[in-house]
Amino acid sequence: MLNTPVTSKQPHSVPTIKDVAKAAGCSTATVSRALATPEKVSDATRKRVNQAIAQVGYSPNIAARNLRRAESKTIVALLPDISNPFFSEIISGMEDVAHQAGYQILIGDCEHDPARAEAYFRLLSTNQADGIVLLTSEIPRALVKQADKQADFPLVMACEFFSDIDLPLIAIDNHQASAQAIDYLVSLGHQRIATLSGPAHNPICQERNRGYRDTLAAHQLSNEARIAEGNFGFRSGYQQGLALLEGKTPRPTAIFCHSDEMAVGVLKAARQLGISVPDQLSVVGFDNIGLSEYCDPELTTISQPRNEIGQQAMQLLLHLLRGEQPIRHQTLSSHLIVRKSTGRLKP
Amino acid sequence: MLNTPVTSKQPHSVPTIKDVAKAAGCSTATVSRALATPEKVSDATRKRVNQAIAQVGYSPNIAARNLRRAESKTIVALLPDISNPFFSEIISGMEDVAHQAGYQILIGDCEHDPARAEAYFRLLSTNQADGIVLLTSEIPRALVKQADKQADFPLVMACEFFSDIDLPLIAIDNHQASAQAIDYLVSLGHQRIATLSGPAHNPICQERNRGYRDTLAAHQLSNEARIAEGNFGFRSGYQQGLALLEGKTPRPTAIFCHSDEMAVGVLKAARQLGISVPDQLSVVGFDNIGLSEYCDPELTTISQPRNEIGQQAMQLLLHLLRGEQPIRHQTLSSHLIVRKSTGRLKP
DNA sequence: CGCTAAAATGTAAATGTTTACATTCAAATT
DNA sequence: AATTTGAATGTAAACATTTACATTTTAGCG
Repeated sequence: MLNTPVTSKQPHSVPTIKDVAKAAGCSTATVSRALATPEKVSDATRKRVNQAIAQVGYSPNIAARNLRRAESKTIVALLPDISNPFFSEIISGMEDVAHQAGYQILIGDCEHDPARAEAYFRLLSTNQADGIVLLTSEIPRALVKQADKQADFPLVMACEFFSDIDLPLIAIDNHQASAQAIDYLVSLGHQRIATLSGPAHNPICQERNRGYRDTLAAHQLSNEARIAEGNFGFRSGYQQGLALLEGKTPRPTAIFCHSDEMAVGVLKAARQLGISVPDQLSVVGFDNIGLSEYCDPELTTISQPRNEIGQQAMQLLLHLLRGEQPIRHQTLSSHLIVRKSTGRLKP
Repeated sequence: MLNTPVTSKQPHSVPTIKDVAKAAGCSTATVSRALATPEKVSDATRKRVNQAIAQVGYSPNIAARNLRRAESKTIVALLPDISNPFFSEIISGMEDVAHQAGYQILIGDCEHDPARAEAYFRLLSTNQADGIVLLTSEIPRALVKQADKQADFPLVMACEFFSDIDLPLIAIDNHQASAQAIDYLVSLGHQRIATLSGPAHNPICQERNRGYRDTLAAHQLSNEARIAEGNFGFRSGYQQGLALLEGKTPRPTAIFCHSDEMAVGVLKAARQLGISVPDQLSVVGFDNIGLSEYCDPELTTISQPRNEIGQQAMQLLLHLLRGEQPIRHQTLSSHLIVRKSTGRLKP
């Protein structure tokens, strides 16, 4: 009779910690310790255990571990729309530190559907997730309110926030970023500066619009304020761009957009109307996505430190999970990147 | 003493199936059955159980369920790079049918790092995932080979594939799609048609390049074949575009790109060199991402039914998981969308 | 060498489900 | 009325870990 390399009785049965224990000549407890807290096990046994693990081809059953430890090592990243490229680098940043700490990221695409968001929140109570990073304010407020009540509900926000609910937050100063863009446009000589905002109910857009208004006021341009509303996407940029540029009211000479996609939409609208950018119209975007260097003209835009936002948000959440009392609010700095879509008017 | 609404002894302890059983006056088995197989339980008890569930605020502990059932209801979607917008709609399609069937999707971003891919494959053996949809061929071949050996390893591919390993696959006919693009360019009168390919070792690119060569040959243009290699991104499109357009060899009059991002990169290169598109150069992209309608000029491109690819891939995987013998290969149809970046030469 | 403390290991309970098997009960059949 | 059947329910084992507690071993020290 030949010796089979694997010594399990049942053919095809997945090796468990018991098999390892048997092979290493110790108890399952020791194997478990050798894995979780190697320093509590003698060098000799640790070595034997590791050999045994390799020999039988063991990998721990995570469901059992999760059950026993009452955790899942999974973090949900809740976003409004997975197709928005703005989020991918944030996710990358989150993954970096999450993996480092032995956590997984589950990407939750809400698709603007409240039921989806609710389903993802429910993962917490069923032990399928340990925490949530919330990257959208477009979810049922009830969910958040409830979470906020529990003292240490593992929830942090990144980029977006709620104006009336104070949650741990990693974000840039949207008011200031907006002000910087407007200041810059004014410095180029622009007076009729319009804003193409994201959804009006979105707090970050409200922030940016306050920054816009405040800065216009500071330059005595308040009565030039004009805000159009889009949804961050190409199409709404194009449509609202057309509306802004072909209306009967005196045409704006600059448009500040709350996303790069909308800015590119505005570029298309301007092209279609024979308005040259930047000679007759300046356009500023927001986010500095990859595209902004490759559109025509290259886009002046506000850059957010996306990777860092993701990293810090995850750090913050991990602190929360460890029961620590971290700094609940971090403001990261954005900066204006000047490219070719802005300039002085050339009549 | 006041009655608390929740009748648990331990404060804050999460209610389990036992609490429900107690409240409903039945055994845990019955509660479990009422949830999993309601038809095996009398109407009266089912009602009592549901009331009890609502009353104690029970939701099942999924880790325990997964342990007992030896499944995770989680599917891994493995992709090369999450920031490529091409994938987001495929993911959406996958999620639609996955959620329908009670499965979750875990997005695995490999970032071209073999270790990452391996980690995601390992989820299968640790019971953290039930199956994999593989959207990249850029992973260690050993992993796939090994999976292929096991008769019913729950793995399907979508879009991408391996030339030498026969796995279940949902994809378009890349050879034909490529041929269609080239035929169209030839019909416009182009003779010097270059291809800006994705990575040369990528089977779908090889397929497309075969389609390119075969079609040139069919038109007696074989000696005009010229293939540059990029990596699907904007930057490589721009760089290779410059190289193709400013070289000493006679300049191509059309460039067929393996991605829209690269095509937009080529547009930038052409702009920079003062080559007008489409009058002096035609450009064709691939994938029809959102951007292609908003760049200048709007991009002629090949559209893949991304949502459907995602749905079908998930369907296929679900069949596999149910132990059925599904059709292992499905070819979906792509089509050419003609916009403004292609035309006859105007000298 | 005997004693104590610390380190290493083992035993067994606990985690929350599901499900095979056993039991009960009511209705249907003789 | 006795028997059979099938449905409804209950009992308890099983899933693969972790860990509190108990026990054994080792080292240290006078």
